[in-house]
Amino acid sequence: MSENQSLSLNPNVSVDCVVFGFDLSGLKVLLIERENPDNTDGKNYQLPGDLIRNDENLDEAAKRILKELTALDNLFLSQFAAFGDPSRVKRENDLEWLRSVRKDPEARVVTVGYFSLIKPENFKPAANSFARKAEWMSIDIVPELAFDHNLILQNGMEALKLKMRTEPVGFELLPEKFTLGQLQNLYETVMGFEIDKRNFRRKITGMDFLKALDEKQQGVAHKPARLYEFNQSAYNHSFSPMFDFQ
Amino acid sequence: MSENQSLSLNPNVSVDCVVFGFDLSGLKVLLIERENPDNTDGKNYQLPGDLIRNDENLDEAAKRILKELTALDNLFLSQFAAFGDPSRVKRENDLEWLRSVRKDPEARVVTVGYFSLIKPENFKPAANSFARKAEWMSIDIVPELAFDHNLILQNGMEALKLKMRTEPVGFELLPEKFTLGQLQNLYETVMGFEIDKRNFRRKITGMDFLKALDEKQQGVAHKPARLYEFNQSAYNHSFSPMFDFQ
DNA sequence: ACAAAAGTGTTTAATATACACCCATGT
DNA sequence: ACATGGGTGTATATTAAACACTTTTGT
Repeated sequence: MSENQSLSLNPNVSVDCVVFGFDLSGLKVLLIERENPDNTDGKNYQLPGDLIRNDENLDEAAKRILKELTALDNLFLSQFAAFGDPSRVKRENDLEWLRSVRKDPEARVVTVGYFSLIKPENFKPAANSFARKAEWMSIDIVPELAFDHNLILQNGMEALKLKMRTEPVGFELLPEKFTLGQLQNLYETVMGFEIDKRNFRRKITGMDFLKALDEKQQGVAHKPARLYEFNQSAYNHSFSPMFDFQ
Repeated sequence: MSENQSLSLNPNVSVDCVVFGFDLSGLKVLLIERENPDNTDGKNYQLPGDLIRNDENLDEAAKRILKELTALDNLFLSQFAAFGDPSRVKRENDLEWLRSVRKDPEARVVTVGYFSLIKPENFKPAANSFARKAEWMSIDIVPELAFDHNLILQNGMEALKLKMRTEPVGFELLPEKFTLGQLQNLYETVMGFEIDKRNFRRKITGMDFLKALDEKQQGVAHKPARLYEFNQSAYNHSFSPMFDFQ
């Protein structure tokens, strides 16, 4: 191997990103619509990902992939697992796709899974034409994906749940200013169970990193809710389940 | 790439194992003593690890590495992170060592970290001459290790703590039959703080997977303690911090 | 007799849970 | 006026925490 290998893609290691978004209609994941080589069946989706470059580390690879896709920097990013089954590629159309984009399409690839959180206000796929065709897909109607991406997504989802129980990362999925209702809604959606409104508010407002603003919602057909901000600096890291409802 | 690649080691992906053990003198990690090519300084340690084979998945690679080292099957094993800094190899003696054992010593390697738990009764390095020189090292006197292995060890340690707070895996570090005192000792050691004896016993015995035996310690210079067994089948998986003391 | 760890309950504090009505806004 | 989500407090149950003495064995 030589110096100029460092400028190339490593044939054996990739990074795949499970990018979560959240809005009124629920939890979303960002999928890439792949051109189906044989065009036999309908749309063909995969997680955004790429081989790593030999001069970047894994986090940098994930950031690069996300930047190319969304043009955003400084997204929340967390590595959750590596996937290395030799038969990760077993469908014929996956293999065909690899042949169309990879220098070494038969190479065995181990992939490292990251999940990322995006504020919906910051990325609307339709408005971004420079990227590959990206699409927000509701988490509960995700179809069969390429390779082992359904497995990666499932693991990413578990990682998100765990993270949200132990660290205040949910804010990364909400607008800069949000209501307690939106925050509760997010937790209920991700965790998959309902939370008592009064208990939720008591617990969450008791945490120092939530900053109440002197501002209210506007233009809603009900009593306007107070807006809050996440105060990163007030948060002191310490593992203990912070959001353990139920 | 061709068919016979599948019989070979993948040059770019390895697995490293943080193998924990526990006895009277505390928490241990299993280190490999590497022959120091330039013999300038003292002993040179690294975590057990190897490039993966192209026909095995990551778990299988970890199992193979552990089997070669300990001759044991069915060890507890948990993947915790991937490490892919391009400058993982930055010391000259690490590079020399790679040149002496690797087909492609300059290749960029991403490694996947696993931690494993061994009952001390099951593995005594001195008694195993077939393996590379392995040594139990007390966790708090681990010297500077090869590559980024100190980082991997540190991350493995955090992963163990997290696991022990949420699942009953501590039993994998204790003899088949153990006392509540040993169990508490283990938790105190790993977690790094003291636990009230009565509260600990109340909580732990309230869990269904702990089976009290009609048997006592023998030959101890104090009141002999009752022995317990871990009853795997009685344990129903459900994440919520099971061992959250302090 | 002494040393060493085992074993055992109660009180208090903190936290979690369950629960229902009025409020402010847009249509 | 009605529909919608916002906002609020209290009582009870559960869980966590603090705390000290007696027991059994080997030396």
